Amino acid sequence: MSIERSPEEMAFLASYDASRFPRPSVAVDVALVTVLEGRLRCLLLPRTEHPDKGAWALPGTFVGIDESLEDAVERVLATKAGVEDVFTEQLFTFGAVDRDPRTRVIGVAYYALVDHARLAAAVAADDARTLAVLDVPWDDLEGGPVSAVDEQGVALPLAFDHAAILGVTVARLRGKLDYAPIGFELLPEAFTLRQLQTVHETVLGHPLNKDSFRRRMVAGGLIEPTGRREENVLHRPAALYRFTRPSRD
Amino acid sequence: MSIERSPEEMAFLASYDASRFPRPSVAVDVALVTVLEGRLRCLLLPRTEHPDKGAWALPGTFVGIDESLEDAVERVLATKAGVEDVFTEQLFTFGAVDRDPRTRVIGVAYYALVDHARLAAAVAADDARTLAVLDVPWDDLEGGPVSAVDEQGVALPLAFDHAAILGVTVARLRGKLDYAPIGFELLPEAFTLRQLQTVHETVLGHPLNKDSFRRRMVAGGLIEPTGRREENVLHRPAALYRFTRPSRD
DNA sequence: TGAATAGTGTCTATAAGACAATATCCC
DNA sequence: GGGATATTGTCTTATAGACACTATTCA
Repeated sequence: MSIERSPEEMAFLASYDASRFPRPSVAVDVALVTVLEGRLRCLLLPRTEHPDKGAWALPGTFVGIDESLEDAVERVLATKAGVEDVFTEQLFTFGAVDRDPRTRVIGVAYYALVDHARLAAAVAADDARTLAVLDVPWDDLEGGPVSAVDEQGVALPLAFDHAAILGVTVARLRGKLDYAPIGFELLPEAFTLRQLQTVHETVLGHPLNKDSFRRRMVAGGLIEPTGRREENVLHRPAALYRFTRPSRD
Repeated sequence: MSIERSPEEMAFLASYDASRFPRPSVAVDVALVTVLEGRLRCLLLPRTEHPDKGAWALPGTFVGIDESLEDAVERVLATKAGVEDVFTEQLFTFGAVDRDPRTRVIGVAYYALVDHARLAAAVAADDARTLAVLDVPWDDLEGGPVSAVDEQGVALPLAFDHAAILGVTVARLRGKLDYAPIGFELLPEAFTLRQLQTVHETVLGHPLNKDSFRRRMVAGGLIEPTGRREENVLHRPAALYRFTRPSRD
């Protein structure tokens, strides 16, 4: 807005009483996702307090009155999830009146993508953190809630509307994978085309044609060979590529 | 969440004090968009009060403490924009700390699509409402703020971060047009393929190949012939199609 | 009949899927 | 050498763009 503020407007702003109307709380919740062993996974924390004590929840926090949404996301990722400098994107804002039984909470959901090695390290550093497997009961972009299970396939009940948040996350990832550079965010710095294809197949939930996948990726101009190759594999080693990051942020 | 609430949890909830922390206000802003004469347009209202008095704003309102986001959008569309039963979709949530000079306001932006006849009627019914032309200074999905001008091309200064909201709206529309049934929402019940192509070209900001556009639309299965044709045109009348709405909502 | 746009048919270029052949590593 | 996967090359098929041609309305 380029209009100058007049003295009259400055006076109006100084006398504005923001407390005249009841206001909701605003929170951010973050689905921190990775791919490991051909399964989509996300970080969950146990709820140790009411409400939904005993259930599993995405890392989240209330947004400070002088804190931007992105700052709140960064804070919750650092303090509750144990990761920094990861790719994040706003997902959707959940505003149902009864989504939190304590009080009215508007929830701004974000997703974050990280390679499995970094997430595994964060999980190992804190017993509370669990790396859950996502069980997606629908195809393509159909949508709907997504449930979480542990390594043995035992369901981990999700708190609040977090199953819906995970559902929107998976649908968004599937929708963006084809045209946005997000597959790379789920892999380490250097990766093989086969690893990248596995990531895509895991996110999409169905196998891809190998030849056409390779052609698309190589022709797409988003990756470049590092000149190095895999080592210590019991077959012909694949070339290692890196994401030609067009500068993040 | 399927876990039963225990008596202990019920007691916790009853004693929960939501006022312990300062909370932001939450508002919805709606970009109500249409296509007319090959230009993207949106509804703007003049700001008659501080802040940004004299600038132009998207219809918006604070969200009631017992009102869902969607209900607030419906309310603002009915009361401020004068339209009901239109296609709406959540766009993005703007959370910069200083985006409103009065107080901290988290803004959940929505866009709404409507055919030009309905929007023209709403504008004609209330002098305050203006149908502004959107001036998009970038190509494809590049993004960035979008400005508004009147019929003569004179700039209409936008309040708050509404130029950014319109920018995200246009980028979203361009991104979704190819795979989501949104072009139809900008046209009346029955339309010709040429009208649909013009809508697509206007949203995308560049011309499309006629043959391939027709093939895609007819093959896509989202439209069906009504059996009727244009009337009173000075050339061969085109067949009228309708959107085979797979049920809205 | 002429102006103007709708609609059809055909050819070409490009991208995707299928599949065979060869390359390169570790054991 | 044998096992396993990477990588290249070729053929086939589907789709998009280009363009010529026919159709139908009103003035």
